[in-house]
Amino acid sequence: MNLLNNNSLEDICEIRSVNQEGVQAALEGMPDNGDILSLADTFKVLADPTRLRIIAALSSQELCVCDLALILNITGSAVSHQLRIMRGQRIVTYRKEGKIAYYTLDDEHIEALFSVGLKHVTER
Amino acid sequence: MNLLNNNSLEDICEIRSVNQEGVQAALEGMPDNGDILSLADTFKVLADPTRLRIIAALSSQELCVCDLALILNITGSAVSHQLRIMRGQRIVTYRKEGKIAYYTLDDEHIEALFSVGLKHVTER
DNA sequence: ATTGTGGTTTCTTTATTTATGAAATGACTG
DNA sequence: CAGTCATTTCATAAATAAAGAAACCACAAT
Repeated sequence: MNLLNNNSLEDICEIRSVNQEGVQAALEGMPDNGDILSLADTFKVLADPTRLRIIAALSSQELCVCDLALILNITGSAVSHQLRIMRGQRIVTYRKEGKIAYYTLDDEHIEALFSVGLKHVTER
Repeated sequence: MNLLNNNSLEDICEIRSVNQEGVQAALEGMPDNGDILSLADTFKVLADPTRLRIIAALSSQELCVCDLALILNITGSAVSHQLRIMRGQRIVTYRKEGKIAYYTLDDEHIEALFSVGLKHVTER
């Protein structure tokens, strides 16, 4: 960080506003900062091909770690790494039956994000 | 990379399937690989607080770079950097009026992703 | 109790990524 | 030409992140 260049309000506030009302409205409508950070974390989890393939695989059924590893052609450890990250943002949940863990998508939001996103990239 | 450990199909294929039909279904339903990569890139763009604030600011109105800089309290250059990334994944578009560029969200998918995502992190 | 198996976790390394500032450049206006 | 909004190139410093190895946990069966 550059301690000599004391960049703060003085500098920023010299910027002229083109549309002051718009600026005001945007500032008032801005979501809570914590929510913005959480949302970024959620999207971060979705921003990986392996995890997206996990979501695709789980979008119509529950699957165990072992079968996910088969589908993705990666090790069980790697799958477990990713699932842990996904659990952290409530992308997936699981139920345990004996020693087998069956994973599913956590809620309908996840399917919506996946399908809307896929529509965005495939359309046009 | 470990060249001695020639890890490939031989190893992977020894994994036993718990639910063979489920594996088959998942493999058949798996989206195109290119689409998965694009989708990951799109979510990557959404996975940043600054860019999410830009989306929030633009969610009800168009704004110029200058006013976005004011709202976010960062330099015009930094805003421009982010907008370029966002244009790259068709998150935003702009129209030019004289020397001023007015940005808007590219399509309804973006607002949907933002609002569903926000719902996911704020609910519960 | 011991063995085997599905799953998780810790630790580590390597690589990649990324945000942003500075400064040059463009484009338009008066 | 001078001034302003915006973009871009270049560079750096910092953060992140994916995944293997190996240890470990829980459960089931022998």
